[in-house]
Amino acid sequence: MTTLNDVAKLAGVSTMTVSRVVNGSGYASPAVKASVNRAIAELGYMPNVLARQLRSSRTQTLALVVTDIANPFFTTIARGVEDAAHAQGYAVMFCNTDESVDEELDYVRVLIGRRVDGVLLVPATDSSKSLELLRKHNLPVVVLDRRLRSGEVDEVRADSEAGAYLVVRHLIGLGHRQIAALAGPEAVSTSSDRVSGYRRALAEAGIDAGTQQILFGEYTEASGHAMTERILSASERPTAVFAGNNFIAFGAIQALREAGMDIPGDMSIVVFDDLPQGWALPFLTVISQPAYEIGKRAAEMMIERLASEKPIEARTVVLQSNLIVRQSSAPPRATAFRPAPDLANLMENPA
Amino acid sequence: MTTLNDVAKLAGVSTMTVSRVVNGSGYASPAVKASVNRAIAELGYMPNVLARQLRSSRTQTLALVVTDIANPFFTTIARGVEDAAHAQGYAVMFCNTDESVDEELDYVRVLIGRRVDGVLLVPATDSSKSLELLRKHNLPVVVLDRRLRSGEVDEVRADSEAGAYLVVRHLIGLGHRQIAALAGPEAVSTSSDRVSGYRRALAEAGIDAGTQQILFGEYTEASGHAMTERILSASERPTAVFAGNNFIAFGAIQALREAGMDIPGDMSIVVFDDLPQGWALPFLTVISQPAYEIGKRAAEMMIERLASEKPIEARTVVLQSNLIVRQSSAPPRATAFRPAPDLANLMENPA
DNA sequence: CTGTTAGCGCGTTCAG
DNA sequence: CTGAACGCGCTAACAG
Repeated sequence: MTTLNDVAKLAGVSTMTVSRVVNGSGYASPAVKASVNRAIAELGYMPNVLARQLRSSRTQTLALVVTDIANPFFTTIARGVEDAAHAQGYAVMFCNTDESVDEELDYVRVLIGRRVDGVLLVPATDSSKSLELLRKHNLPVVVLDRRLRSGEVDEVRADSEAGAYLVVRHLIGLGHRQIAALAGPEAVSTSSDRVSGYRRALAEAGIDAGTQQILFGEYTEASGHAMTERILSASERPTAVFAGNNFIAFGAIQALREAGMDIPGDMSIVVFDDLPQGWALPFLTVISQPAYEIGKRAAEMMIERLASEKPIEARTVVLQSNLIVRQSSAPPRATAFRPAPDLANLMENPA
Repeated sequence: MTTLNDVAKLAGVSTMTVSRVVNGSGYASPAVKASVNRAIAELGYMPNVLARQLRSSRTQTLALVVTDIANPFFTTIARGVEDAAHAQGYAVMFCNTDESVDEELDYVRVLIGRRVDGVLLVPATDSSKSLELLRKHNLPVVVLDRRLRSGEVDEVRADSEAGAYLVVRHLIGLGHRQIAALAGPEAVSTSSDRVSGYRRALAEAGIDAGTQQILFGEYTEASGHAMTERILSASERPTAVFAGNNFIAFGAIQALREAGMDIPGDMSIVVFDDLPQGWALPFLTVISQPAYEIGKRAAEMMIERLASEKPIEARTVVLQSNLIVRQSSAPPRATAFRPAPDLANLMENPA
C-alpha cells in the first residue's frame, strides 16, 4: 500500500505538501503540484480513508438500520437514503435487524464502534433503548417510518393512521360492514396507528369495533397466512380484509386461495404498502407510501443536522400516503354472476 | 468519546492492559480484569474500530458491488453474503452501480480507499478494468453471477446457458417453433450465455436460429416493454417469448397486456429469474437461480482466502438453476378448449 | 502477568 | 508557499 510518504519521497517534497495537493487545501506552486500529481499517478496512490477519519473523527458515513431488507418498502427507502447521501459525499452502511430488538442493539453497538456520523433508524419496537445508547455516545439519530414512545428525535414517516382510515373508508363505501384487520406487532407504531385509522373509519360509519375481528401478528407472510386462517374459521366471516402490510397480504391471499375463495368476489382485500411499479400482477387495492421520499428526507435532515453549527430542535415530518384502488376490492356478496377473475382480466385492468 | 486511556486511568492500569482485557488477548489477573471491566461499564467505553483497523490494517469488512439493488435476485444474494459474513465477524458494505461501468469504477476507488478486506463484485460488463484496479491494490475479488473476459479470478454463478436451454426446450416441447428472445446487454455474460442456451435448444430441435427474433436490450422493465413492442410489430409474430430476466418479463407482460394479448393463450412467456416466494401472483414459468447460495458461497470463498496463509488458486463454482413450470407457458394456438387458468388453480400448483 | 516504546497514515498547528 | 513536529486511538513487540 502506497502512502503519502511514498508519494512525497518520489516527488521530492514533504508529506504535508502532498496532503495539501490531494485535498486541494492550502496553496502549492504549479510546479510542485504537477510533480506531486505525476508521482500520485505513477504510484496509483489512493488516500487511506481510515487514517483520515481517525484524524478528523468524521467518517462521512451514515448508517441505515431497517427491520426487513427483503421488503421493497424498505429497499425503496434505502434508495432514497443512498441517493441523498451520495449526493452530499456520504457513504451509507445498511443494517438489517429482522424486527429483532437484540439485533438492533448489536448493530447500534457496531455503529458506535465504527464511528458513523449519524444513524437513520427504523426501530424494531417502540422502546427507545437503542436511541438512548446512541444518544449517550452523541450520535445524531433520525427515526424513520415508526414512532417511539419517548420523543425528542428527528422523525420522518408516512401517516399510517390517515392511510388506514382512507382505505377502510373505501371498503365501507363499497358496502362492507364486517372488515377484519390483520395488523403487525402491537408494539410497533405503524401497526397500532393503522388499527387506529381503521377504528376511526368504523366509528365514523357507526360500526361498533367490538363486533370486528382485529388481530395483531407480525409483518410476515406466515403471520398473514395464520391470521387469515383464524378469521376464516370464525363463526361469522368478514366480507373484507385490511392487511397491515404487503407481506401480511401475501400470506392472506395464499390462505384465501387455499380456502378456495375468490378475490374480490368472496372476499375483498386491501393493503397498506404498494409493490414497486411493474412487479408481477398489480391487482391489489393499496395505500401507497412515499417510501423513496421518506428515505431521502431522512438523510437530508441528518446531513443538515451534521452540517449545522448550532443545535437544531427535533423535527417531525409526516408525509401523506395515497389510496390506489385496483381490483382486489369490490362490494360484498355480489349476487349477480361474476366469472372468476382470470389472469387476462387482471391484466387488462392494471389500475 | 471515551478512549482506552480514559478507562486505563480510571482503572489505574496501563492502556495496554485495558486493550488486552478488551480483546481477550494475553493474560490479565482476575482482579485487574474485574476493575478494568468495571471502568469500562462505568464509562460506557466502546473501542474505536477505526483506530484498531488503522493499526492492524484489517477492516473486517467486505464489499458487495451489485448492478441493481432493486432486483430481488440481488437482494437475495445480498442476504446470503450478509449471513455468511456476519457469521464470521465481517461487516458488509453494499454498493449499487446501476449497471454503469463508471459508477462501478467510482465505487472500486472508494472501496480501495476505505481499505475493505475483499470485494464481491457483480461486474457491470465483461470488461475487467475494475478487476485490474483492485488487483493492483492487492484486494482479493470474487466475481458473482457474471463472467469476465479475462480470467483467473474466484467466481460464483449459476449456469445461465443450461438454464436457458432448459426453459426453451420446455417451450419447444409444448410445440412452439417461433420463440423470441429478449436478452439483456450483449456485453454482459449472463445475457450472451442465456442466448447461447436458447440457441442450443433451438439447434437441437432442428430450428434455424436465423428465422427467430433475438433482441439484446437492458435488464429493465422499460427495455422489456420496448423489445416486446418491436416483436409484436414484426410481420410474423412468435408464439412464445423468452425473457432474459425478471424485469424484462415485467415490461413484456405489460406490453402484451396493452396489445390485448392473453397469456398463455395468445403468447407464452418464460423467464430467467424467479420472484421471492409469496410475491404477488406466481404464474410465471421461470428458471430459478440459487441466489442466496450464490451470495453465501461467494462470501465464504472470500473469507477462506483471507484466512489462508498461502495463496489459493482461483476457483470457479457454477451452481445449477431449476426450471419451474407454472401457468405462463402453454402450447401455441390452443385449438382445444382450455379454461383460463384461474387464481385457485394457480395456487394449487405452486411449483 | 503488566508496562514501555513505537508507529499505523493522515491532517492540524505553527514556524520558516 | 512549504516543512517539522505532534497526536488521533489503538496494538505489536519487547522488556521487566
